[in-house]
This record gives sequence, C-alpha cells and structure tokens, in this order.
Amino acid sequence: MVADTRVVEELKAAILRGEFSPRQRLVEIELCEQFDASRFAVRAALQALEADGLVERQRNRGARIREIGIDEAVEITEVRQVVEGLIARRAAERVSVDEAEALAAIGRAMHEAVAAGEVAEYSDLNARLHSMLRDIARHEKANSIIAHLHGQMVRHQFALSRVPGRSKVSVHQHQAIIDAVVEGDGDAAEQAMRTHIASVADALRGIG
Amino acid sequence: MVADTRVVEELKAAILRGEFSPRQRLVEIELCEQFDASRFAVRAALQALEADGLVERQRNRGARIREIGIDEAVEITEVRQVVEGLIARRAAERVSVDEAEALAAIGRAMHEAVAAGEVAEYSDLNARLHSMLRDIARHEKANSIIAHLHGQMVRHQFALSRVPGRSKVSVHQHQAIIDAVVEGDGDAAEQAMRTHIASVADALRGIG
DNA sequence: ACGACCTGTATTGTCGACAATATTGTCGGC
DNA sequence: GCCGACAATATTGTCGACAATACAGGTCGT
Repeated sequence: MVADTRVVEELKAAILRGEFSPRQRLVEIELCEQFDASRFAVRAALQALEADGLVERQRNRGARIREIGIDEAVEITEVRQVVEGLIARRAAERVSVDEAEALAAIGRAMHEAVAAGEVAEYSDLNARLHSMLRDIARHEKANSIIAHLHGQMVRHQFALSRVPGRSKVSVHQHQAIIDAVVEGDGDAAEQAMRTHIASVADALRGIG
Repeated sequence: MVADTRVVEELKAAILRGEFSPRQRLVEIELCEQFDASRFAVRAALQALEADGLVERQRNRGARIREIGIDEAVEITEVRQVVEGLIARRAAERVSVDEAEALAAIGRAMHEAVAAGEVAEYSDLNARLHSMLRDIARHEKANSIIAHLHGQMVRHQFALSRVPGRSKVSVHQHQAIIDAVVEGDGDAAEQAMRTHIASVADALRGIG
C-alpha cells in the first residue's frame, strides 16, 4: 500500500459512502479518470482494498465490489460480539474518572435522542459510544480487527438503522454497558456488550 | 494479490519457517533471484504480506520483516482467547458423533505423548486439535481471523513450546475443552477454551 | 433454428526502463 | 579528530508500452 495513499483512501471512502453497488465492476481505466491517477496507483489501491475485504478480484477478470450477504454479516457480527466484549472488559478495567463522566454523558444524550425520536442523532451517539470504548480499552489488535469488520458492514448497518423500534430496545443495552464500565466491573461489561451485539445479530437474521 | 500466487505463498512460507529474522530488510532484487521471479511479482507479494501483517514497508525505504514484540503477542493472544472461545462454543453446538470420536482420540494421543515426553508429537497434536475444532465450527470469519493472527505468532509459538512443563498443564485444559465439546455444552466449551488460552497468555508474559 | 467455432474488442497482466529518493562514503574546513 | 556538505551508490517508485486473456457478437455448417 505504499503507492499513493491518496487513491486508496479516496476509493475506500467512496465505497464506504456507498457510491458503488455490490458486484459492480471496477474498471481500472474508469477509476483512473475518476480519481485522476495512473493505472499503477489504481491497481495498488485495488490490491489494498482486496486485502481489506471490500473488493474481490479474479485473474484477468478484474475487480468488483464484494457482496456481503446476510449470512456473512451475521458471522461478522458474531465475531464482533466477542471482540467488542473483550474491549468492553478492558475499558471497564482501565477507565478513568474523566472517561467515566464522558460515557455517562453519552448515555444521557442517548436517552434524550430516543425520547425526541431523533434517529440520526442516536445513530451518531451509538458510533461515538463504541468508538470511545475502543479508545479507553487501548487494545490495538482488537481495535484494528473491529475496524476491519466494520468496513464490511456499512451496507447492513444502514439497513439495521431503519428497523423500527430498535433504538428503544438498544438504549437500555447501551446503558447497561455504560453502567458496568463506569463501575469498573469487567465481567458485567463484557456480558452487557455481548447481550447488546447478540440482539444486533438477531435483528440482522430478521432482515434476511 | 493477483500476480503470481506462487511467489506470495513461497515467500510467506519462508517467513513462517523462520528463514528471515525480525527487522531484516527484504531487498526486492534479492528476492527476485531467490524465488526466480520478476520484480513485479515480488512487489505484489510484499504488498500482500504487508496486509497480512508479516512485513512492514516504508516509502522509499523498502520492506522488512515486521518485529512482533511480547506486548503485541500478548494482545494477539487476548484476541485469540475470545475468538477461539467462539469457535469452541460453535463446535460444541455442531459436533457430529464421528467428529466427537476423532476429538476423543486426539485427547488420548495427547495423554500418551505427554507420558512419553514426546514434545514434538504433543505440539503437533495441539495444532491438530485446534484445527479440528475450527473445521467443526465452520465459522469462516472466525477461522480466517485466527489464521491471520496465527501467522504473526509463529516465532513466539516456538518459544512457548520450549517452556518446560507447559504440556503437563495444558493437557488437562485440552481435555476439558474436548469433554465439553463432545458433550455439546457450548458454555463450558467456551469457558474451557478461554481458560486454556489465558494460560498461554500468562506463559507469554512470563517470557517477556 | 441452433450450436460450435472463430474473430474483434475490451480489459487486465507483465515487463523493462527511467525517475525519485534514501543511504553510504568521502572530502574539506575548523 | 570531528562535523557538515556533497558526491556516489543502492534501492525503491512510477510509468508507458506490449502481451495475454476473457467476453461478445457474428459466421458457418448442419
């Protein structure tokens, strides 16, 4: 991934923004024009994104956006369940008083967002909470694996956020995680996180 | 990773066999001679192995074998702890009678190997057991993550196998995993696996 | 009308040459 | 003798051109 980091980042961002549909072909020359780069840089970017699991390539057939079905999304969520469980446990063991207060503030904001029916705001807070837990846990390997898995889930994440009534359920699960972490109870934090993501997995299976 | 899969595999195998030392520079032209390949293929291989976490590259400075310190090895083991826990749970839920018998056979062979003091044989059985559990669990995402993490651990794995008395301890942990999986008890299987890998993590910390 | 084959086109794979950059070695000044 | 600047070398980065391959559409024979 040495060659021109710019192209890699822009292409990845474009995919994550959903500018390409699953199984859509990615023709190298078209990408060259779109990102104003050489074929060399585009090829390197495609190779990097293949390793990221965002695109798939077949010899002499080129690259296409990898399609991630419900079954694979469920598997990803199952792995996330245990790895984020580890993160929650570590966060509970290492949380500082300042961080604890910040977590509690997110919890309060979540309740307000749900009460006001602001789904976009709630979705944003959700991302902030998980991200903050990763920062607190300071577990590089776990964090990088979660980032890797998250990149493959964007499309389904979007579908999930549209399932009606999910925020009402998940706000209590989030609160349970926050409480356990703030109290420094690693066991409870891991358990709460696993319960939470298990319900995400169930919701995913419900879509399929 | 389209280009010449042969070079990627051979280079990866060579690294895993320990033919290069950590932080050793990998000069492209030397690799070209060693594997009788073009620089193009070698570059592609290096890029692929960078994504694999085996090699690190800096712009205009080339590639070198990535050094994985004890602290990182511990983090890897902590992630393995929860992901292999998931695998053990799934294996317990899906095991067939034939598979159960095969697991039990490995358990008996392990006891014999320990009694006879055959450490190489025991190490081999250990790999076979974990591999068989992955086959039984049939969880692609979990399996691929474990494979990915395992590749970065080879050096430390070797160091671990030389810690005296480890096999005497771990044989009982392995038996506990086998028993739980054979009985189809997912909770117990996950717990046993986590206990087992926790002791691996402790041994690693002891080395450092 | 249908299928096998063949040809043209679009696209990707590979290479060799050159440019850009880092690293090493050398020299002169102090 | 030591330090900085500069030159020489080693190594990687980038590109354009060509080869190899797959795919689509048409042609021929039956």
